[in-house]
Amino acid sequence: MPELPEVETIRRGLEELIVGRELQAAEDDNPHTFPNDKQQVQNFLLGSRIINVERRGKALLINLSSNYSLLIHLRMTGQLVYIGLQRFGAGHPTKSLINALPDKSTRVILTFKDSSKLFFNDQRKFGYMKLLATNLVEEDSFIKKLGPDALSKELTAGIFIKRLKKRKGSSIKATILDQTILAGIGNIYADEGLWASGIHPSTPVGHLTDDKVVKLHVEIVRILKLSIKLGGSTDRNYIDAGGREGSYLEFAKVFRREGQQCLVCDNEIVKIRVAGRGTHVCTRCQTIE
DNA sequence: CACTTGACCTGTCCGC
DNA sequence: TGCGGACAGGTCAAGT
Repeated sequence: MPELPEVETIRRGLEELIVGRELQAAEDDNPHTFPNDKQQVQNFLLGSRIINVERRGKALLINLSSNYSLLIHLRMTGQLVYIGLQRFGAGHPTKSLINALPDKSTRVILTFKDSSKLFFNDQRKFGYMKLLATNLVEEDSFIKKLGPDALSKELTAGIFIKRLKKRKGSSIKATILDQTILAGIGNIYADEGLWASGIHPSTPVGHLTDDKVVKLHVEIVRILKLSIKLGGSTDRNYIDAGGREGSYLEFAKVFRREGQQCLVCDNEIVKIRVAGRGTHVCTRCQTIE
């Protein structure tokens, strides 16, 4: 469930908390979660320092002084939580969280030389963390297929229209969820963006006017930026690198609001299925063209 | 080729 | 209270 705003919030937290620290130990419980062998970990992870933390769509890249990088995808239930020493104050994990980790969802523990730790927790084990040479990151099978990041400057309205039109027969919701078209949108922000643009999620892309598509682009960018300001959305188990929840869902217009009234027209928000996902829609404000 | 569906997992919630 | 089943949704492989 971590989508662009949640992953960006984690990235900013890690940038603040782990840059410059030296890795001393790594333990993992599952070869799917962390496929690298002991020799690679010894040679390229341990003893290296954190240079910076980047984001590509919903994926994170932790770049290391060894010229290797950790590519991390949290998929649905992944968390990255940093726990340092005496960090019990505002903006840091609560004492109860510190005492709770590791727990049974903990897949990888990275320990720094100062004995602070980064926990990679993932209840459903869909996520992964892998070590690869920094100069080969762009060749990675996931990274190389990604479309432009939803918040990148290069994704102009014109390019947004052009890229969406590659999928003119499929629904607009399936299309904006496709990470090869643009990177970063997931189920929450797809529903929110489509409501804000007055577009029914089932509308075939080919039926939308260019004006509607431009409106959608503007709304997606606005909503993603707003959510980053609010620390993202905590639907079930998302927390950031400091253990904090995000508050975007308090301001959501349709997501998880089925059975409640539309904030514009008072019509009841309904939950339907589009592109295989639970989809929240106001059928009065959002029409199929 | 364009597009859709099911598998991967585990925890939670709902109805009986 | 316990239990089976539906559901949650990011990505990829397999299917239509």
